Amino acid sequence: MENEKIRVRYAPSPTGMLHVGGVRTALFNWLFARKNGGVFIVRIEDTDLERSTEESVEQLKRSLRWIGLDWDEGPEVDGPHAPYRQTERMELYRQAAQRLLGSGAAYYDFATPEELKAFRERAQAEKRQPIYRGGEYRDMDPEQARQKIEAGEAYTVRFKTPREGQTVVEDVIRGPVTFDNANLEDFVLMKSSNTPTYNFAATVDDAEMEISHVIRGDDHLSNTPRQILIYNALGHELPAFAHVPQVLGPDKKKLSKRHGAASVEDFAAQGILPEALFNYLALLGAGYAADEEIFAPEELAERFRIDRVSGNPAVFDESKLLSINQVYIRRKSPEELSLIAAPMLAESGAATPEELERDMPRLTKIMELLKERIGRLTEIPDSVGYFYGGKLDYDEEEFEKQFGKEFVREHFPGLHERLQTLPEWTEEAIEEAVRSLAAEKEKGARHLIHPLRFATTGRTVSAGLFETMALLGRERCLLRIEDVLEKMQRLPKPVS
RNA sequence: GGCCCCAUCGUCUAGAGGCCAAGGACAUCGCCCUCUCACGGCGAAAACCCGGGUUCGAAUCCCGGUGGGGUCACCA
Repeated sequence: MENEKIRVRYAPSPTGMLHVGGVRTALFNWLFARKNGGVFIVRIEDTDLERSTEESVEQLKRSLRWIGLDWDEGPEVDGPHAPYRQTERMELYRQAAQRLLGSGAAYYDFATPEELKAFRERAQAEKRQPIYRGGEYRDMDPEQARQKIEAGEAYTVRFKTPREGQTVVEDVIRGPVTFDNANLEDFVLMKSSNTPTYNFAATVDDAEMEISHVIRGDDHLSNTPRQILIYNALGHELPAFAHVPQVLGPDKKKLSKRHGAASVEDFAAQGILPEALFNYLALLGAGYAADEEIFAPEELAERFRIDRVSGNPAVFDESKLLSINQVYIRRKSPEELSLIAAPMLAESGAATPEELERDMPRLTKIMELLKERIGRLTEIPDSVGYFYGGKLDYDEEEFEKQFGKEFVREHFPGLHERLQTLPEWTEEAIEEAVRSLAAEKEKGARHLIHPLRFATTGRTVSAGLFETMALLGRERCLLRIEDVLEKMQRLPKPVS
């Protein structure tokens, strides 16, 4: 196998959004391919006509690209094994089924759904496992079968599973996993609609596309013996298998919408950076050394070892994702962040597009000031918005708390005066004005700083007040202070 | 229920028979820095599921139990 080309694939069914569990297995495939100079393939498994949608196909591609997974073969990029969509490869499955029928590895089964149902119910009633073996059809004379087909009877094609022996899955992550063939029934290869089942289509494709390593969710582990049986019957060499564990929610159940965000698009909408999701998911259960955690995709690929992937299911920890997200936000340059922030501010109505465009350097400075305080992109409009616009809306209760104090009411006008007459509007000058007034009145500067912050930003938390005010600009600060001065008149009697 | 997988702090994990009186990260809780909030620094609390073996010696190997998960379709 060392000399063979590494070829891996991510094969989603387009029946909904791309879940984090799915991206993680896609990620592992990608990492493995990149690490070994192999080929990463995306194949759309849309044989379930009922549930597959075009919309999902688009979403899938979008999500994969958003997080930074590019594929070497697959939809849109094509490749030597095109098409990469199962509904367009039907002929291949039919031919494979014919081969299996011809070699006696498979047979026509004419049992009706009702008969099968009855069979299972009977088994259950007798507390036996319902393992269907095709009854009279398993060894029916081919000529007789042909006649039934010509007579228009519906049929499926089933695999003739050996009744004895064992099938061993040599799993890269778990080691050998053995299954007794006696527990496997004669599974369906081709449905009565003349379309393949998942196990059959996936196996035929993996064989035809010369997949060297099947890396997928461990919910497929129990399917693997069936696929191995098919591989053997087809006379094809086996790929290596690696079944990666599921991603669980905090309640240890499979992660789903119930847990809040579960799809890639959810995380994007919640202000998570793609590189952060990538990094977090790649770390989850991948068995990397624990000393460092922030890695670029290339670094992750370089260190990735499929045989190091942990076999136990991982609980998705949103707070860790958030902390990684914060790291990536901090790593962005103020320029990059301002480019992200501008459209968000425009959309939230905090600032007009013209206003933003006129002074991007200022936005850049603002982002530089605030980037350490932003955990997710979606916080931007709220924490940046007050740098734009004029007067503010104040929370009434907080307003009373800030400006009800006698000291503040007494000296705010004086503070306004000093700020208004400052020769230059710089961080240092503002700080000097505030601190000297407080010192003269023999009070701690914080007695002025907090109300000033509230007056100029409308909030009780912000970046450093003086740099914030400098960026806010003199005109806007004075306007807001004057507004507060006026509103203060309406406050009840001062308390000391 | 049958079959299969898994089992170290709350979470993700390091650990591949002695280096472990179990290390790191996130979260939590203190303290420091400080105009608030973050950032940063320092520190604390916190785990080898249980029971048997094997061995001079087990978190590491074996068996059993328990717990969690997956899967049992003409879905994928």
